[in-house]
Formats: sequence, C-alpha cells, structure tokens
Amino acid sequence: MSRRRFATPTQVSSGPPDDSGCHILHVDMDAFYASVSLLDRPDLVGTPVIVGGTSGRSVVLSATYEARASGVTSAMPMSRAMRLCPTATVLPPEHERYAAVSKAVFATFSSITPLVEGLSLDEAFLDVSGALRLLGRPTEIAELVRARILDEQGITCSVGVAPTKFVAKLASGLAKPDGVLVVPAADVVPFLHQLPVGALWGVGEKTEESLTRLGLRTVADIAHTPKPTLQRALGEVAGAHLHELSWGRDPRRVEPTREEKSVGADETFPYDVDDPAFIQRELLRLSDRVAGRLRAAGLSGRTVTLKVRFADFTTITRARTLPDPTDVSRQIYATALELYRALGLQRARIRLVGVRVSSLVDSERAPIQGLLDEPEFGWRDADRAIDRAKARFGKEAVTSAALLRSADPYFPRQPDTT
DNA sequence: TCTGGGGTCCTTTTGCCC
DNA sequence: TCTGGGGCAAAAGGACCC
Repeated sequence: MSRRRFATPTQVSSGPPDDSGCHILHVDMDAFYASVSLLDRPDLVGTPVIVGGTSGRSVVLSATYEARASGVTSAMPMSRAMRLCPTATVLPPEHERYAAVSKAVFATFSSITPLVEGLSLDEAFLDVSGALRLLGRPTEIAELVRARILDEQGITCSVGVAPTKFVAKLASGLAKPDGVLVVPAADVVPFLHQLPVGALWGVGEKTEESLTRLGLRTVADIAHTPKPTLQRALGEVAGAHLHELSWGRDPRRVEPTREEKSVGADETFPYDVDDPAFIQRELLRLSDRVAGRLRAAGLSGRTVTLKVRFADFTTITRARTLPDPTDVSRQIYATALELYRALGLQRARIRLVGVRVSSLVDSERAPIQGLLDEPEFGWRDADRAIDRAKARFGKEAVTSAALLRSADPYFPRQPDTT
C-alpha cells in the first residue's frame, strides 16, 4: 500500500513525524500522461510504456516507471528512448483526455481547500491550514487526497507535506511514486543541507555548472557561502534567492489565482525548411491559433513576439509592441509577418517558428482600435463569426484557403522510403 | 544524444528623451 | 554644436520548469 516516509536520514524519534506547522501540500501525479493513457489499456499495466510522438523529432512526454528503469526520462528524444528501452510500447498523446482528468483532479483539490495553486496539469500546491479542524492533520489530509484521486480517477499521486512551498515540492519528488513525505519544521534545514544543489527547484544544468565551478556540491555548501559570492556567480536576484532557500526561508504563499502573462504557439517542423512561402503559411496558422485562444480567454495583448529557431538550434526572437491591445488573427499575423520579413533571411534553414502575444489585458477593458482602412464589418467581426462556426461545426470547419494541406507541398513530407 | 510545446522570470542591451 | 549620462521602456536572449 501507500508508503509514508520520514524526512531526515538521521531520524532519531520513532513514531509518526510531527506535521504541526506543515500546512502546505504539494501534490504531484505519478507519470501523469502515462497513467491516464493506461486507464484504457489495462493490459499494459506493469510494462514499459512511453507517451510521445513518433516523428523523428519527438520527445518523451511521460513514461511508466518500468520504462524509467531503463533510463528513459521525460523530455528525452524519442529516438534515444527507444534505443534505451526497445521493448516499450509507445502511445500517442491524448491531450484532451489529460485536460479532462486534470480538471476532475483539481475539483477534488478544491473540495478540500479553496487555496489551490496549480503549477501545471498534474501538480498543485494546497494550503490546508483552514481545513485542519474539519479534516484532521496535514498528513491525514494528504492521505485523503491520495485516496480520493485513486478512487475517483484510478491514478496515483505523491504528496510532499512541509511548512513551505519549496520544501513541499522537494518532498513530493522524493516521495515518488505513490507515497507521502513529511518534512517537520524542525527538520527542514538538515533535510535541505544533505541534498545536492541540483535537487533545488530552479537549479538546472547551467546553474549547477556555475556552482560546481565554485566547488559547491550540496545545499549545505550553498548555505555556508557568503551571499555576495553567490550573487556574483548567479546574479543578484538568483544568488540571494538561493541563499535564502538553503536555510529553508521561503515566504511565498499559495496563490489560488495567477493571471496569464502571455499566450503563444510554436511548431517544430519534421524537417528543416528554407522556403519563405511555407514559413509564412506557418505564421498564419500559428497566429490564428494564438488569436483564437486569446479570444476564448477574453484576452487581448499589445506585444507580438516572433521566434525563429535555426537548424543549428540557435534561436532568435523579435518583438513589436502595438499602440493598442488586439485579439484579431489578421493583425497578429500581419505583425508576425513584418517581423519575419525584417529578418531578411536568405533561405536560412529553419526548424521552428513561433508566435506569442504578451502584455495582456481583459478584452472588455481594451480600447478597440479603429484602423483607417478597416471595412465596416472588420476583421474582428470576421474572427467572431469564425469562432462561432468552429464552435458549431468543429475546428476543421473553417480555415484560410492558404492553410489547406492539399495546397501545401510540404505536408505531409516524409523522406522517401523506397 | 540531439534536443517538443506550453509557459515564467531575470538580465543585459538598446533606443529615446531630457 | 557636441557630448555625457540618468531614467525609462522595450527588445532580446537565456535559464528554467513541467
């Protein structure tokens, strides 16, 4: 059954850990996408399964623990994952399914406490300080959450229980899979100090390299390094932040509502592309997608950013800020296209393009800009009409003539297999 | 081994105004 | 007229997370 773990390696007291003051839970689904996909494939339970695309440039979205045992990790290129674990079954992602399960899981969270901060589809912080009277100790609430999600959705999750967000997040990671880890307030510092620097949230490959160059390998090493030294190596903000965290100081509260800062879409092509006409059609498709999502969310934005990644993986961005916020497909496309043309590329080999809109405001409060050449029923009204048609007849119902795939020599464009 | 797609946040650079 | 620099916002790049 479930495993409940204790925090410090040098645990002296026996019995259950003292969870008083540990009012923050970090709940993280175990191998979320893979677990959800297996709900329809009980025959594959207990076998290595990888969720991800199968085209040449796909990466692993999620993998069962049986596949992870072979060294497969998420974000790893599929080609490499298949070499590591040739017996694995590969399942295609089912994003709508994951979103639906996620919604149900979050509904369960909300029935336990209103203070839920989602980090992604499959993980959230819960502040349970207001639920203690009704539901018991934090550890009991953690087990309640786990039991309900298993019962209602048929998937397992792991929970970290701690006085701060940061420690709760670390704890859930160590509790995986299918466990609970409590870090009592009194044990936070020794718990942190034994960890390698790479375990810290926010320390990735580059930062870890910088720290290693300073001879810092554990969180204890960071804690005993003067703050200015860290700040010189990592930057003012990051250095100070890391030093605070190394002593378990993390004042961040659980914030139930966080507004979106940007909406974007990008696409990596199966093969590098050097045809400007193809890139322009892609920009139209991506602009359409972004604008549609903005309108669905009731948002408009002023800054349009174009992203281009070249064959050698170097990436550039170019941005333009408009006089007024927009959610109009045509205008986002026109801006992205201008930015692209201004690059003056001469058949450069491109592997990805993306369009993103930021500086978001509520569309209700956004001034509607009247373009001088705008016809009486402008692009805005056309967009609305298209949205309605798509809602009624499906997403494929309406599309720009330029985007019809039959008109596109690149789609689908597989290498000759003969 | 060859790197997706959705984001956030921070730092540095650049351009403009005074 | 030329130059310097402070202050600010926007742009660009990059690290990081799931």
